Amino acid sequence: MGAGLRASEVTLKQALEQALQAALAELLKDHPDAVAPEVQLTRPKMKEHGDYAASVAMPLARLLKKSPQQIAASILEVVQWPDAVVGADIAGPGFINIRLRQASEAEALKTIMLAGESYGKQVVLADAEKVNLEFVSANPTGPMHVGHGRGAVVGDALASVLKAVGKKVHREYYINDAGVQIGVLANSVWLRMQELKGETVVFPEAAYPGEYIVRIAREVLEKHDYQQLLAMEEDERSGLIGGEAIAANMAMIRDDLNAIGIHFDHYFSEQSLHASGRVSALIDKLAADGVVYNGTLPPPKGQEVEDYTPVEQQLFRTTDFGDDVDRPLAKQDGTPTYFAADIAYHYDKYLRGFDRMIDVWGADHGGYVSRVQAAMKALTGREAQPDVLLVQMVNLTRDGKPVKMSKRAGTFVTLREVVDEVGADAVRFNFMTRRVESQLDFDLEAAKQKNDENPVYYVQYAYARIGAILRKAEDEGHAIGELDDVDVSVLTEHEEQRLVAHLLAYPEALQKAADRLEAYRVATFAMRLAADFHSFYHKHRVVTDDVVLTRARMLLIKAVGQIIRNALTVLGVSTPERM
RNA sequence: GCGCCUGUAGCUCAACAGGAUAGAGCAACAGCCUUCUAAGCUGUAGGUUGCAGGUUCGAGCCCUGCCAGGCGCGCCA
Repeated sequence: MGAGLRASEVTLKQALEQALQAALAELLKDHPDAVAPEVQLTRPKMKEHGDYAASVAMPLARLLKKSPQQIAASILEVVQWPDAVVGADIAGPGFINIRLRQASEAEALKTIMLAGESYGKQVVLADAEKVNLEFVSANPTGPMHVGHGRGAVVGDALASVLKAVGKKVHREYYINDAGVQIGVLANSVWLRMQELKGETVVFPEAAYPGEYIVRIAREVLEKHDYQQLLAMEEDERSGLIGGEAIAANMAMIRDDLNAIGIHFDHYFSEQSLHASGRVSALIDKLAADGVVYNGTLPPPKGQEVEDYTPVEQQLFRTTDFGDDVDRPLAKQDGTPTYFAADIAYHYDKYLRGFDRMIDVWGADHGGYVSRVQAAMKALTGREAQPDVLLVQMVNLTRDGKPVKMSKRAGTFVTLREVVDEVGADAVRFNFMTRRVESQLDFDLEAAKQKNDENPVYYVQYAYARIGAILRKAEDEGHAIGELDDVDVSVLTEHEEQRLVAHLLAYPEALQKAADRLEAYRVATFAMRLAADFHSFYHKHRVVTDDVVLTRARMLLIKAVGQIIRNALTVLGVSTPERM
């Protein structure tokens, strides 16, 4: 702040905060050891408490050995307010309530319109922080389910939020195309192929049962000669079919992601890590660093493991870096564990020059966080990296009754089914209205209905309604015209000032969402703004005989529409002009 | 047993880094369309913020201990 900004870029709120900060410095000059608390103005909930409120006097009470009211009074004696302030008084336990000249903030509507879709956003500078945001990363063994969808939507919106505040964001999908699951996948397809060829086959419990497996089997049969496959060594055949199945599943996953408007910068293959030797190289590096040893882990606590046999393994001393127990890098058969590949993957991100990593995982991977962070600390020295967002479960219901889902049993509802039925906007917005820490109830029947159960329509309706009003106004010959000529001082109604205040809070809301990795804040912001607009709409008319007022209100609602659009765009939700 | 997450109105969730009288939607009840989109608005009712302590000017938020639910806890991913 400060030096580089032109005067016009300092918001009124910032000017007020600076005035108070200066007053505090003046007040505290006799206390060289005292640190002045940072002034952060808030919007009081009740209008009797003014337009802005500051609580700075309270925390100083102890230090100055005076009552907060006395301190607030001292602040008010020395503070030099900007012109827009018409009064300030002390209330409650020591709040300073600031009252502004009516409509004094409305000039900012012009700033909003000039900035347009970039209002609230920051420019991405050349030296901006480079963020790698990994999300979805659903196994390529079948379609994505609804839980994946939540992670997908949250990750994608967070990426947009971070980009909006000036980060360089890289969206990445980690394909777990290695490991025993791929063998199971290949075998499942192979069994279906044999079945399609008229063989009688027995499907083991471990095989994937879904209909998509049959489809893949059919495709593989079209591309490859059955007799040749039959003649192959099992490993070779499994590798070939597995490759085909992964490709088919990833094509399906990409298509499904596309259906909710999610696009990745990079799909990163786990197999490529193994093939290029990066996993074994990483293990060598760890060994050279002296954090690997051969040892035996204690049996797991709290769950019955009947056939537990202690086995000596190659272990990573993650306990030196904050983990609970040391973690195996190699399985009994000598192949690397998933963990080994995963830290090779995260280390690869580091080597690619990312300043920060953020992973969006399902809550069932919660126990995995400490070991990956420990590994990254050992490898890079960075603390608490990656940042991990654990997205809690989606409880899927149909007419209020839980839908039991199992990939094994083939009874899961795919994300695609839900998107096709409900629509991408409704899915995205619904998944964004809650904090990731909360479990999410999602009812298929309720979500299918286009009624007020879907908050997305509430916000979109406000936008469409604004469009209708502006069209009507223009039909009747009104126009906003030159911004400089619009007299916004007539916007003195309570609902109008509320809307202005709300719009001005958008950049901060966006910044806070980014700082706290909480994209849902943008959704709740949009809902509250829409609510304020609907209230305004029912109390006041935009198109009136008063030309000056009509112009000002047109500008007001156009700015509201702009911010609703900006917010929904960040969330990946559309803004239809008519509904 | 241990770790992480959660517990707020009948239901689903908010509460802006500890601030003033805890707010919305749904469900219930009562109103509002000859006037810019009723997918909307206004009002009524609904609360010991799981329980018990603690920290301080002030706690839904921080600390401790319980209670309840979810997720996880060797060589699956």
